[in-house]
Amino acid sequence: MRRDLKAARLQHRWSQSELGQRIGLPQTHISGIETGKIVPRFDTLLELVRVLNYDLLMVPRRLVPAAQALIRDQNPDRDTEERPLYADDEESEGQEQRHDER
Amino acid sequence: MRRDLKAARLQHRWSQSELGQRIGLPQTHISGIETGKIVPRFDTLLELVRVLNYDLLMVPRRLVPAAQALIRDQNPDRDTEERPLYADDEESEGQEQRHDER
DNA sequence: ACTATAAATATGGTTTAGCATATAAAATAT
DNA sequence: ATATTTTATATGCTAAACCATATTTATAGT
Repeated sequence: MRRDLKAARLQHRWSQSELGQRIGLPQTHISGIETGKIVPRFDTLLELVRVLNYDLLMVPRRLVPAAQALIRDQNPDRDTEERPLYADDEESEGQEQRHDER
Repeated sequence: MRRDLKAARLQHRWSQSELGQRIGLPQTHISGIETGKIVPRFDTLLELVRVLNYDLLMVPRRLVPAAQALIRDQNPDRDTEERPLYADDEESEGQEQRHDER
């Protein structure tokens, strides 16, 4: 799950600080969560997930594969994933508002 | 979410103690969670959800309705929900193994 | 009514999430 | 190379999750 969180954050091209600011968490905390050194409370994780345009669903184990399949092929599968932050593109990312302030 | 948790527990016809024992939580804690007086850690909630034969999925907000629909109509919608514990039926409930021990 | 079980509340103690700040290490940009 | 940004680590503090136990209140069965 930390994996997905980080992936989602990178999709948005947000730094840990940027993500943290949006829900009032210090960068150090985001780091702790992503590296697995901290297990967040459920409400904290929910906030994180939601600001990243995701949500948490409680789904019957039986239906998990179907649900995952739905997600897989209904999703554009943004290539973003592992590009370095601030790579050399200027094309809008759709969901994206801005890149960063510095 | 507490709602769903409790509903799932009732589907299994488990008391709070019973549910608690299966993952090593005291009854008092389950109660606190169900009444919203306690926000569980994420790992705790995951254990709860999983022992109840559910799982947590991180799904893109866009696809939440579709996922919910999938769950709704792929699911037998066990009538159980709000019957009092130990109601007068002896018909097997499929998922069910036993009632309780004391 | 009474009995038994389930659920909620209370007290006290331990662990850890979460906050703030500082700093070090790693990655990126110029 | 070197400056900048991002990420990870460390320390001290507070709030709350979590544990154990006891008790009360509510619900269900007889």
